[in-house]
Amino acid sequence: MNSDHSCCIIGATCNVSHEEVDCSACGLDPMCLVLDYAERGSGVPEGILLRRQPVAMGENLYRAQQAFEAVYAIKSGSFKAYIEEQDGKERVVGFYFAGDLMGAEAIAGQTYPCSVRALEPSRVCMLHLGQLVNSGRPLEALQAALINMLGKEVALNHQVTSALVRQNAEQRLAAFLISLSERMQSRGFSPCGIELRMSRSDIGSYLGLARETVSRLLTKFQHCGLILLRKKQLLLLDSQGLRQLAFL
Amino acid sequence: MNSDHSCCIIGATCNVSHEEVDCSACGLDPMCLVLDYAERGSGVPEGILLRRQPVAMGENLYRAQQAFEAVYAIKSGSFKAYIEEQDGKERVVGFYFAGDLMGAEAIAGQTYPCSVRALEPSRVCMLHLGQLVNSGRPLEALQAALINMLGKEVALNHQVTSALVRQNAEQRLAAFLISLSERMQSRGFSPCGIELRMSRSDIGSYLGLARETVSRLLTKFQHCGLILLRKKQLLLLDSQGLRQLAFL
DNA sequence: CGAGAGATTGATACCAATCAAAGGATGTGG
DNA sequence: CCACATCCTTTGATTGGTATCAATCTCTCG
Repeated sequence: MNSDHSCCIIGATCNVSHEEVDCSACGLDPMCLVLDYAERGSGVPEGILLRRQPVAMGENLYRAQQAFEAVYAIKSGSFKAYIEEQDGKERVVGFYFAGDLMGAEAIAGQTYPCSVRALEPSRVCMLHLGQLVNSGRPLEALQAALINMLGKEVALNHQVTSALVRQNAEQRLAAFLISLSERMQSRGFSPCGIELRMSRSDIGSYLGLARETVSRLLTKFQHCGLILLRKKQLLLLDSQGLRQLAFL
Repeated sequence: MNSDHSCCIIGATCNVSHEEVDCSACGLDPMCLVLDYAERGSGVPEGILLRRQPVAMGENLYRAQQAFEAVYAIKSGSFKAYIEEQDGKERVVGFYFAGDLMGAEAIAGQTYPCSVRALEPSRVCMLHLGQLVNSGRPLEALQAALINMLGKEVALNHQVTSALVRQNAEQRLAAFLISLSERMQSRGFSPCGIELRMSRSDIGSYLGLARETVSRLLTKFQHCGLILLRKKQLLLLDSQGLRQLAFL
C-alpha cells in the first residue's frame, strides 16, 4: 500500500516467481503439519503427500475429464486453469499462485472439470486424497483444514463472480490487479511488485475481455500513473486509485 | 428433458415452492444421517441441528458482516444472496433453492460476506458448525460430507463464473434457465416447470444485465417457442434449443 | 378504486468486440 | 552472428450489443 515498501521489480533484486512460499503461507500447511505428526506415530501410508515436486513450464498437472486423484498446493511458480471449448479454443477459468490450492473442484464429482498447466517452472505439493480417505487413520484435523480451505475458495469465488459480471472492462481489470496484489500480500510477497507470467490473451480470457482491450487498458492505467509496466513486470504505483476504479 | 413429462405449472396442480425436498436430495442429508446416528448413542449436544425452521418471506437468514454461526440447508422455498453496495443498491450474488447449502462461504473467514433473504415463505435446517467442532464427538463422516458439498459448490462456481463472463446477454440468460432446470431436476422436481420467485431486477443483477434486457430476452425466447411464461411461472418448452443458445 | 411496485416496449448513446496492420520479443537454423 | 519465422503485444477504424432514458402497461394490495 505504502510505496516506501521496497518494490524491486524493475531492479530485479527479488524475483518473486523463483521464491517459494513459506510453509505457514501455503495452502496445504495445516495438512502438512497433521501428516508430519502422524508420521511420527505408527504405520505411515507411503506416498500420500509428495512434497515440492517440480513441474516444467507448459506441463499439465491434470487434465479435464481425468479421474480425481489429488489436490495440489503451489510451493513456487504459477498455473492457469482452463477449459477446452468445442471450437478448440481454451477458456481460462482461473489463475493460481504460490500458496494456492488446486484440484478441490474435483472432490465432489471425482473428476477434474478443467485442465491446469504451469505458466513457468514450478513446484507443488501433492496430496493423494483418495488414498488418504481409505488409510483408516484419524482424519479430523486434516478434514477440518480442508474444510477451511474450501470455504475460503467458495468465498473468493463469490466475490470474483459477482465483481466480474457487473463491472465494465476498466473496473474488471483494476479489480483483477488489486486481487492479484492482495493474494501476493497474503502470502508474504510484495503487494506492489507482481510478475505477470500469463499472456494478455490469458488475462482477457479470464476476465471476459478481448486481448486488445486488456492491452489498451494497461497502457491507459500507465498513462494515468496507476501502474508501471515493463514487459511482464508490473508495479502498482497507486493501489488506492485502482481500488477507486474497481468499485463504482 | 422430454415434454411427455407432466408439467403442470399453468394448471397449478403442483406448486413446487410449497413442496419440501426429500432428505435424500437435501444438501445437509449426509450430515443429518450422521447426527441421527450419533443421537442414538450417548451424550447428544442439544440444539446443534435445528430442523425445518420456518423463515418468513423477506426475512434475513443472516447479514453481511455478522459472525459465522451456522450453515443452512433449504428444505423448501428459495433465497437470494446479495451484497449492499456503497450506493445503497444491492447486488445479487446467488440464488438458492430447496436442497442447496447456504453459509459455507463464511466458514473460512468466520464472518458472512453477504446477506441472505427469503424470496418466499421457506423452511431451513440449521447446523451450528461452531458448536459442533467443539462438541468432541467423532466427526469424520460429517466432515467428509461437508467437504463433498463444498467441493461441489466450488466446481459449480467455477462453471458459472467462466460462463457468465464470456457470454453475451442471450447466452447468459439461456444458461441461467438451463442451470435452474438442472438444479431442480437434481432435486427431484420437474425440470421444465419452474417458479421464478425472484424479480427481473434480481435476475439482471445476478447475470450482470439490465432488467429491461432480461425482460426483452424472455419475451424473445417466448416468441421463438423456447419457453412459456405466465407471470412468475416458467415452462421450458425446448431445453435443447436453450442449450444451443447458451453454448456457442 | 387508487397507489405503488414491477414488467414491458421503444429510441438513443456508448462501450467493447472485431477486423486490420504494424511493432517488438524470442528462438532456430544457416 | 545474422536472417527469418513465429508469437505476443500494441495501436487504429469500424460495427454491434447492451445500458440508459423514457413512457406505458400490468399486477398486487390496501
